[in-house]
Amino acid sequence: TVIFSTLVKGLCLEKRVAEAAQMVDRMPQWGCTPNVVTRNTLIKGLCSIGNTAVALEFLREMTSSKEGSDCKPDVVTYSTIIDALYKEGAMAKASKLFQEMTDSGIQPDAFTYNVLLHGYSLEGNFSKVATLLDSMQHRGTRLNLQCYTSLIDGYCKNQRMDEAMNMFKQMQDEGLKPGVVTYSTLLDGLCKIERLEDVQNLIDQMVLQGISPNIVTYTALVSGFCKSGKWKEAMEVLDKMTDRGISLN
RNA sequence: UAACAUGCAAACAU
Repeated sequence: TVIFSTLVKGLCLEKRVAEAAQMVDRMPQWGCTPNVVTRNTLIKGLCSIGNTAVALEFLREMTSSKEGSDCKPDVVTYSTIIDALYKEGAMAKASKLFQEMTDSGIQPDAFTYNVLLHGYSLEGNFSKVATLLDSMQHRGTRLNLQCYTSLIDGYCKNQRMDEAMNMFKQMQDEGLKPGVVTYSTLLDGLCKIERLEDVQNLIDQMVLQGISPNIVTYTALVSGFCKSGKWKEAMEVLDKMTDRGISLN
């Protein structure tokens, strides 16, 4: 079953999801039974090609599978589909599924919460965000690196930089180290509102922490500098990139 | 006493 799950994932990564589904169907011929991991892998594959509808059907099948079959949906099953719904912009459906999940006694974890936190914060629905944070606290689920980065992204994209900076500070107070994605998110936010002096400070802080900017970070900077008409600075970024051996795209 | 599979975060162009 582990071997088959691995194969299913491989096919899904190549977007050969129909073949992956066939493989799952044929597992019994080899004396193997798909379990929750196998099914979750296939569901992720379906979601990755935008077939959320079928993913949901699979979830329903799993829900009605018999007890102890190792096919009952778990936190991964739900989180995968909730993520897909969020990426489709269907936050209402995502939220409904989250409700269903908790109602059936499955504990959401930081992954699950992160998807909803990101979705609602991008929408600017910060009262929903507060409710979720509250619920996390209640369950004793701590915010992880991704959760903070999502919140920072949400605040930045709603031009609420002070709150974004607060989150950035808070995560460090809790002992979490911002990663390159976190820095890039904040830098992008600062660039877009043209707070270029803060941008420079943050870059300095970033390298001090031993985090290297990547192509995404640099693209955010170039884009920001161009928007502000700072051609010289933009070109300096390009020089820095070539110095560091990052090829331009 | 050992091995193995599933979900979450950032930028940009015509």
